[in-house]
Amino acid sequence: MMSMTAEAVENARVEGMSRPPTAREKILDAYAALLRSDGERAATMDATAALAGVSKGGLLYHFPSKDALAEAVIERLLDAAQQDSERMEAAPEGAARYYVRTSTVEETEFDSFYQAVVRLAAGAHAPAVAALDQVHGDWERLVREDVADPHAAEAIMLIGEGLYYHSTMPGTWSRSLVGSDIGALLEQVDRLKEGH
Amino acid sequence: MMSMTAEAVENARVEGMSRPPTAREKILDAYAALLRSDGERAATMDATAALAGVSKGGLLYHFPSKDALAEAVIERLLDAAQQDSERMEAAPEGAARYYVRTSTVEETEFDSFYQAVVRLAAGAHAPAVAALDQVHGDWERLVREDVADPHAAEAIMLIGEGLYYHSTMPGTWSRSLVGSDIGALLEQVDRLKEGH
DNA sequence: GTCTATACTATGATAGAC
DNA sequence: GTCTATCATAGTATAGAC
Repeated sequence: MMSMTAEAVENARVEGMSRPPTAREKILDAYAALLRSDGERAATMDATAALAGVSKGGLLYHFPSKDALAEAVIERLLDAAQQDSERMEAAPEGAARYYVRTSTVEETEFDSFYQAVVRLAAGAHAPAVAALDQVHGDWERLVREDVADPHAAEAIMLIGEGLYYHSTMPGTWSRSLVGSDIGALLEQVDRLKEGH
Repeated sequence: MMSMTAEAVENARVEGMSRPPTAREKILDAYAALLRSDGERAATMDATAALAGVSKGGLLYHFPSKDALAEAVIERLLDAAQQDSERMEAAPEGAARYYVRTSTVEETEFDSFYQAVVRLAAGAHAPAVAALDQVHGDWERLVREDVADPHAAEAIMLIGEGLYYHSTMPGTWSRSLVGSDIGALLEQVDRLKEGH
């Protein structure tokens, strides 16, 4: 049986067809998971290889340097972000509500890689910072289109950022807020948006 | 001339008397500055000693391990946070406004050490996580006392978190929001607080 | 495509001179 | 109280076997 070309694999991924994860994907997921749970310091190539279940050499075949790992994580985020922006723009509830509602942690691929890139950006990794700038710029643009008052739009943006900040932070404090009633929070968003 | 006891030095600091910074303080400030600007990975003992202008051995006299450095940063944060909570509770404008207004980056010692501890917490440093939990718990308590509607209080808390998230993140995106009109944002806070 | 073995460098920490 | 060695370990990366 012929193996799939890299392009065919990528298409399969985009189209959501399930298949056994490749070693490359296992490595990338492991690296992102370590960044999220333990930070940049703990996300070493050694730990990544161990978590992915491959040897260091195996990892280095797919990602010849640590920076290559970071670039791949960023690329995955930007792919997922584009799809998210499209959903946000088309959301019947409006971009503002969509944005805040989806800013609580869900165990989506998007959240997983967003949080990983936030950790990279916290280490002043320039491409990670640039990627976050781009993602946030898209969000801000869509929320501003949805909310007439720019100051209300800013407040709503900040509520979403606050939720994400919680989601990327360990500790019990973050749980209490994130676990709280999202419906009630969306009502606050409506209040700001309606600007009465 | 007799040198001051450690206690006398601490009293002088609390009372705000100016004096030449001790080597210990220079080291602590340097470590916090590195955490803020470049993250946990870059905040090595080597880099800290170089930035503080002392040798590695000199640093290790004051802080015998890296964890001792982290503990000292956390202690400084908790000291500053207690003073901040007292000001917040006594603020004529109310805790909610005070909280949001002071969540934008000012170059205060409090902000400096808050951001440093956020970076430590992002690396899953347990005492750092616990310290942030405590600080945020105080803030939340005071804002809830100030804002009748608990859901409005939550939205206001999140706005403040969002501002801090911006402040601790490098990149141009963060500048545009943080630099925006704080007065207009406080009006949004009033709208939420009044709950009409 | 994945592995082992190995080299090089950075990091955290110790010992002891001044 | 601050310095200069010095060391053990961990992290990044290379070379080459399978």
